[in-house]
Amino acid sequence: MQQFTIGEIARQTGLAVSAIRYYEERGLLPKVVRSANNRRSYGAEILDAIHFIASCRKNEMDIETIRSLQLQMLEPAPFCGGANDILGQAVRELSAKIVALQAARRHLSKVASACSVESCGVHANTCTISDNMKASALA
Amino acid sequence: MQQFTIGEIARQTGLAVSAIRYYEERGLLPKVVRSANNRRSYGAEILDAIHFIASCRKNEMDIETIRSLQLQMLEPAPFCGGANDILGQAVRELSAKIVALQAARRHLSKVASACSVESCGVHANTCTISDNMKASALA
DNA sequence: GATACATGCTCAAGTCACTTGAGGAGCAAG
DNA sequence: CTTGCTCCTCAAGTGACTTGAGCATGTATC
Repeated sequence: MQQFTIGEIARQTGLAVSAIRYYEERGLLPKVVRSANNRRSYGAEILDAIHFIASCRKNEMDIETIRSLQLQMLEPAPFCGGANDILGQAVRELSAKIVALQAARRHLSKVASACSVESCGVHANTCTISDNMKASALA
Repeated sequence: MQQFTIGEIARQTGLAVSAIRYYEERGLLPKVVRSANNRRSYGAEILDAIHFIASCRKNEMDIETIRSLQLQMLEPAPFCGGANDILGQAVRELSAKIVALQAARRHLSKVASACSVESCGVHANTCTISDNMKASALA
């Protein structure tokens, strides 16, 4: 079974090395075996755990919540309801976030797309920022 | 023209009062007129400015970037290219973020949805977290 | 074998976008 | 008059990381 360095895991997951160490410190990742030279040595299973954490973090779930979710996920099979409730909630929150991002995208692209020399969305929008603002922006 | 208190603006935009004050302090919002008792008094135009900031922040655009974007938006009509470039970039980033959130949602709902007493997605997933993890999680 | 350089380690301190808290004031209702 | 609500300022705290200092190790180069 192949082992990986923290740098390799970072590359494979897109996380920073420091973030992986941070998750370990906060108890989201196991205190993994060290190789002779004191370096962390990971098996491929860690990737799933990291992807799980990353998915939770994308939902702005905080570290403590993720930790307690992991704990609940350790419960034997009939008692996984708690974990599933949290996950179901997270999925709903993600849906809401997607809708919010879509609205933000619509809003920004509306501001941007209307730009032409005569009638510019950017400038139309700027007008909604008071002269007061203009003064302070240029200060 | 109706004026609003900071609390009313907060309610209408969904931001915290402290966040609005913070944006003002950082120069994203104008230093607005104060009423007799030193309270901020906003006109309705501030709502657009705040929604614009909120849309940018949803894209994790940092405060300084938003400020320089606002500055560029003050340029007269033929020079709005810079602002539109930044906004176009932001719109593309938002699209990427939406895709990432959709992936996270798929991932979490896969973990959650497979739960039944015999074959539980939660528990299947847990297995990918090493025993080492289990020990540390329970510590 | 000496040197450079990438990677890793720990631990402390810094960062960003806010939030929270202390201490205080104005104003309406009870 | 006091209770309660909203507001004010300024300083300090927070969460999730990142960055930096100082040091060790491994590989490639001279």
